[in-house]
Amino acid sequence: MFHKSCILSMSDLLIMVNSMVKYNSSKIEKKWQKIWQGQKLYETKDKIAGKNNYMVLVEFPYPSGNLHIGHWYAFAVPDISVRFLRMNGRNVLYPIGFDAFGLPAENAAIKNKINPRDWTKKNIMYMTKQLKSMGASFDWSRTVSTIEPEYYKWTQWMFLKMFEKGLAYRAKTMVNWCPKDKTVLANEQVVDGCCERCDSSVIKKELEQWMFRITDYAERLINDMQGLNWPETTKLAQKNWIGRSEGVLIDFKIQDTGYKIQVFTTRSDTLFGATYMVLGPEHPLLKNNELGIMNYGKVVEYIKKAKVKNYEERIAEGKEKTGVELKGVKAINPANKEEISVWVADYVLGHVGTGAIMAVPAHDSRDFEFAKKYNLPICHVVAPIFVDYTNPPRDGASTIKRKTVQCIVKHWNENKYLCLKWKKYDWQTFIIGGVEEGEDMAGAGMREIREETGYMDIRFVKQLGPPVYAKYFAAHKSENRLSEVYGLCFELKSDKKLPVSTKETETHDAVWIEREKVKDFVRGAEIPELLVRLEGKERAYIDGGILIESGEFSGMDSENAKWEIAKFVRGERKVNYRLHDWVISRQRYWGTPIPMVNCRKCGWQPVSEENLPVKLPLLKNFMPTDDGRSPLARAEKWAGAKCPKCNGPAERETDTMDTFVDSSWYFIRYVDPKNFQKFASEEKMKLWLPVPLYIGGAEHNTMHLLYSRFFIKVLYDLNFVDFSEPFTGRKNHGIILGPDFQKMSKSRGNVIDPDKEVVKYGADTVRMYLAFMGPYDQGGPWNSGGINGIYRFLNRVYSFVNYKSQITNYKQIPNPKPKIRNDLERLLHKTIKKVGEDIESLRYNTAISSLMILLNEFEKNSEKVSIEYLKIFLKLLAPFAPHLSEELYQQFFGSPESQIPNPKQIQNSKIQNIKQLNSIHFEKWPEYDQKLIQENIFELVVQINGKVRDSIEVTVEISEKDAAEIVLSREKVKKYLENKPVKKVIYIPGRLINFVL
RNA sequence: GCCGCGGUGGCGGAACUGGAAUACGCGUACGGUUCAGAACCGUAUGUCGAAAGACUUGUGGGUUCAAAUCCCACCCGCGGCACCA
Repeated sequence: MFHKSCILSMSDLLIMVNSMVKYNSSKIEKKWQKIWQGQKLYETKDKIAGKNNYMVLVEFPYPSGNLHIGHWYAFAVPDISVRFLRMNGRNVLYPIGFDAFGLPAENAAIKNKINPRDWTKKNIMYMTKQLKSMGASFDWSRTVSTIEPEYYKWTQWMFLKMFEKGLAYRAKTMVNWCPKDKTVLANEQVVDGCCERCDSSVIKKELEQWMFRITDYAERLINDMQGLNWPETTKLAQKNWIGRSEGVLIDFKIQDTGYKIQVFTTRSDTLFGATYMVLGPEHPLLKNNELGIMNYGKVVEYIKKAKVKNYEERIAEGKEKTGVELKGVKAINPANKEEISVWVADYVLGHVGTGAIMAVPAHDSRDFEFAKKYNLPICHVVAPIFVDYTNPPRDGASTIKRKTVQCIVKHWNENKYLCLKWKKYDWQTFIIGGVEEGEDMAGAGMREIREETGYMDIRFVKQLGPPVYAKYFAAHKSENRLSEVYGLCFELKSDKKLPVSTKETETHDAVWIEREKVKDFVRGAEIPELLVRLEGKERAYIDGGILIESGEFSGMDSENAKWEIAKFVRGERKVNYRLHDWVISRQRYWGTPIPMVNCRKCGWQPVSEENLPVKLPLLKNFMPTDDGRSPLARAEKWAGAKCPKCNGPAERETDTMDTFVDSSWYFIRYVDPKNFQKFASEEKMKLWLPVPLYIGGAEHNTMHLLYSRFFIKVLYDLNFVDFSEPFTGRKNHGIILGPDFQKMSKSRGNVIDPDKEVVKYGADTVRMYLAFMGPYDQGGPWNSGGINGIYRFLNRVYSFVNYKSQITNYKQIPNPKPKIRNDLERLLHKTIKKVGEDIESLRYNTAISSLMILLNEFEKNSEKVSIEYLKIFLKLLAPFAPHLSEELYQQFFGSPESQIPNPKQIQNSKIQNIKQLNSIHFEKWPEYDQKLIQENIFELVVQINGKVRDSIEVTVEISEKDAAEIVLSREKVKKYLENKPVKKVIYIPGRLINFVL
């Protein structure tokens, strides 16, 4: 598109001279960070006339003590969007804070023998310095830290509000207990049965805990996601986490007693196939031998063993199911009134459903496994249904039901099967046929085999299990068919044959197909299932289908049968959730104290509001205790309190809160961090909330994001906030891997230290490289060579702007508007459009690529580059490389009032004297000219038989006829046409013309 | 096992609603510059082939004038959930 200039001019030489000088990133970056801070450039006002407020939220870091490359990815890259939005006229708040309570501080403190508070505060100071080196436009005046009493006062206050509403309650529960950390873990913090932090195997323990009633909000947490601008994957993860399942509660009477066992099932359609029942070891009916279990001793022994089992043991056992039958106990299947056995087995979990199940081995793989092991009856009640996707049922055609047989006929001594090869269609089938009224199936099969192939020496072997259904379109009759198919096995004993009628031989031939090839060559959606049965590989069929052997419900489809059968046995419809209430108690020191007091007389009483915050006392010994009590219990003086109700002696709650409570509302505090009357003023919340864009890691899909949504819904219901969803927009970022494509870790030795990279290349290069690596939601491996490309690019920008400034005295040409609209200007405007659109969709990598293309063309056509072009270019670059673009912008285009001293002269004192900086970061984002972008000439691609053979420049308005005429006159095209007639011409205006020969 | 995401040069990755696959960057090679190296600049760079040309987006099939993109089956990688009744 552009012509290369081949003449080496004086100016080109100058470029070369300049390009040898690398820009001093460190000096420039430090200088501008100081100036921006001195000018309070990023301290965001609550209201600016004519500008809309917009908060870009990132997940506040845990102050581990050192910033890693992941922090840069999480904070420096979104800063691109922040700066872009700001230049687009929004009043953008980009807040930062610290999620500073939590276990690591305690562990580090124990190790280093210092107080967690001191350790944490030191880390916060150090990390603040590191964060500032990013040059991100954080508003440091609004910093929030969860360990400050002014902050956790409100965390405690919210707890009290939830307690008042009955949403915070105390209950005995089986909790996940980490024996090493000596604390309770949320389900979410248990990974593969091990503690998320220390990897020791988690055991179950019964403890009294404070809990939040998050299950009350399950339904709203699912439904309210609909309107959120979130990644679908995140929504799905939450949905699966909440795990809503609709089912039925069904009572099973126990024979000869007044007792009954209630089960929850989502598959009431399989009730006729329930051939036994299982109680979980925790089931209350097992506690005392109320049922009169004859082998109660054995049962108790089993229960004891099951409770001790932890995750590792269960893995070691290969998850093989175990159980004990309750001898002398029989239940009645309410559907068919049959007597069935009752078992106790630990594959049934106490906390799921009712803690007891009806077992349907034919249609549940776990029950199947158990039934096989203990020889329990298996009764099929759902027949599979297969749809032939190559020949699916058609809308509008009538559906005909028929009973058919699939005859699987084995050769007398070879491993091959008799099939029909159809003449009209290109396929083979087994011998299939309809079963006539009153005819027996084996007989029907034999008749079909004889009629269609002539073979007569046939032995019927067996029927392959219950029927299956096949749905397909029968083309020859123009009807949809629903066939009830019985797989029948036959064996031919000899090749004795009768003649076959011509009617049959006209349509098909008999052929033999080897066993291995049957799967690939025999047609029919139900064939794979029949072959599995032929092999004798039995398994549970867990999908829906058509009911069989289910009394009056036989023939019904699973979905309808579910509710019909439920009605029949008077089952109660119920919704069940996987989600459980949120246990927030932690037996640790370094957390927000739970503001409750236990009075011997009045029980648990809330601390009154005016006594908040309940401050975390300084403690010398914060080692965890072995008895499960919090280290805070050692602070006897602190723990002793007066009952808020009767003033009598009482004890404080010594547990602290899960840190997910702290982080459930931190973003609200950003809007009003110094408010001592409220957690935030209503006015300010109205100005900033809910958060329109929250950028963070996918690891928070199910924990932090869900908890925070729950919290905000509670606050909304209590009328404390006027929004019911905290984050209307959410984007996930990927993970930066080491150069070896592995997760970065000290033990692997593949950790990239951002501080070192900044020293080497500068913050601009590091943040821009991170943005350039790939799509932001994808992350990817750090490539030590790749960062050089960005470094070179920024150096070329520096050199190019310097070079242009040396040959042109820009300041004397006031705003020269270029008159010639050339290709370069067109590219410039296209780039403005692309960079803007790409930033908006977080596709920073392609935005940077288009900036590179623009610079390449600038260099090739440097004489056409005007001052306006350069200014625009710097503005486009500004979000990505904020320091360099500010430096160049001020140096060459800054107004006299905002002139910044030369970098060489800059000193702290001088920075203070700068009156007002017209920062590039508050300039208006360039606009593009839509008309200019629209090309009037394009490359028409010429295809012959779909292959590209030529291309011609033509005007946009060209008609198909004109285009074809021009194209057909080209020699190149003629050559490929070879005088053959053109069958068809496909013309896509603005793109291509395709000649089909 | 279930759910989700992905698989494109030597590498990171581009490619709109199906319409020129491999943009941009890295790397490599050669050339320039240099006493020399680094840095920098230029040219080339999917594979096979001397060339014409043919082939090429995990594999196999399908739909279409046209498929990285849509459909089906399978393989591999990553992430989440996991005896959830």
